[in-house]
Amino acid sequence: MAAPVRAETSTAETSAAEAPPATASAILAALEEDIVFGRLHPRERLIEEEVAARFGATRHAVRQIFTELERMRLIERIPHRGALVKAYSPAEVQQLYDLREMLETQAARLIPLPLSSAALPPLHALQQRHAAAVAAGDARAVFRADLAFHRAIYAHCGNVFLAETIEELGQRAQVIRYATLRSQASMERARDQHAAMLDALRQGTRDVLVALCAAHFRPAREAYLGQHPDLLR
Amino acid sequence: MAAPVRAETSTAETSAAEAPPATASAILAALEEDIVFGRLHPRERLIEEEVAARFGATRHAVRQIFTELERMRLIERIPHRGALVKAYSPAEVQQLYDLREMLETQAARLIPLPLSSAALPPLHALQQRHAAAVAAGDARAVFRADLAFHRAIYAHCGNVFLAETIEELGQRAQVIRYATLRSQASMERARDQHAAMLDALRQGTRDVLVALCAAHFRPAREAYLGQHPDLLR
DNA sequence: GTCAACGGGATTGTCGACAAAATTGGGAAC
DNA sequence: GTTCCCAATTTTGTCGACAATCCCGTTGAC
Repeated sequence: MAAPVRAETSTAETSAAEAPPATASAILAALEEDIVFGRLHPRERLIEEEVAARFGATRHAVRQIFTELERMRLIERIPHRGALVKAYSPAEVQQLYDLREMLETQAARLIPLPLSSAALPPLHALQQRHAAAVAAGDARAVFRADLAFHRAIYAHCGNVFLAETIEELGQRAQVIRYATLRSQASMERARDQHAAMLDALRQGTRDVLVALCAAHFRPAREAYLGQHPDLLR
Repeated sequence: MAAPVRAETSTAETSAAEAPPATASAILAALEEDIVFGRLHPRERLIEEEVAARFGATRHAVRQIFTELERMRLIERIPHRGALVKAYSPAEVQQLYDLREMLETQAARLIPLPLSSAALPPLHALQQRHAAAVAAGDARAVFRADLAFHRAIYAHCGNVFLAETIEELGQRAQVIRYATLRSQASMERARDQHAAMLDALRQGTRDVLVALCAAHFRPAREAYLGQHPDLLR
């Protein structure tokens, strides 16, 4: 056993059976995806030492990553008791999605339409990236491309705080969304909705855009509420 | 020198000229107030060792407090460069207040009216606490009581995420609000508005409530925008 | 049989010390 | 006089080790 990874600077290969070194951001992304894709279940405990061993990192690094995951509200930390994957009750899911709908439709109303022609190509490129990931059946890439696409859209609403808040709430909803991300059919539906959003942005049909934003994440909410009656308390 | 404070457990007195020990949450509150009341200016740098010496804490504890202040968005941390009190450009102030207005008026619309008679006494008590602090001219107590009052009101909107988001944005706006908190006249104006809000909640006059929520923080925005033209970039 | 006190082991939290990075000030070259 | 570069200093970041806390199974009393 030698030199475990430091924070962000990836060092050379070490050894040890189960210690493939990784950078802090890579570990963060991996854990994020473990949660989003349901490999880590709500309420499941994360043990610092285990995570450190898995990624060949020090416990200190893992600890910092945990505080970041906590900031993202993907996990919850209880003093002296450790970190748990966050779980939402059906009532909370309902409230979270109500708020998201309110904010995203409001943001859609604020975007100047039609979008300037300079703004369209980047959005188009992101949509293509998403579509390609769907075609390849690469759920991880779909997940990342989806985030990037939505961020880019709401960046045009003219209010950085609104855009940030939307993104944060989207992050919190990731725990809920994993059911959606798994099925090829729903990924394709999302892809088609993205294309329709782009059309609406291009043509300046605001009502269509607003309706699309509202409809976009409904399936995820319903899937979660249908699947997890056990989370009622 | 001896035993500097650990995290939350306050230990006995140590010694050293400038090292009065304090708990982590006390240090956090003190720094928060330093920022809110303008004793620390936007862009001003916070040096870990200095803060540690001032409060008789270890640098480790200060470091954790900084990450908490960063989470509250009161400071900004740049890797290997340290922590700065956050500064907002006039455009950002405008956007922040726009969003707060949108969320707070929406929350006001969601509160079931008139409020149940069981819910009123706690709100009344908080309002009294605020009024007492204003009468005593204790800006620190006014600040805390104001936060508690608003949190208690928006807790009734039926959406924990909306309430949380409102509170977080309020926290971010604290850096901006300090001008308001200093003048006795504006504290008294706030106190009267709180009383009016309570009346509206009691009587179920929703339009009045919504208007009050919207009007409540306008002066702070305007004060900031008037006073800090230098923050234009 | 139930319950409370008590340890042993597992896990998280904190410390002092060291390493890495950035800033500053001074001097050499032009 | 100005610019560039380097070294010394300041400041932040990370490590290994230790301490505190919690969990859980065991024991013993009633």
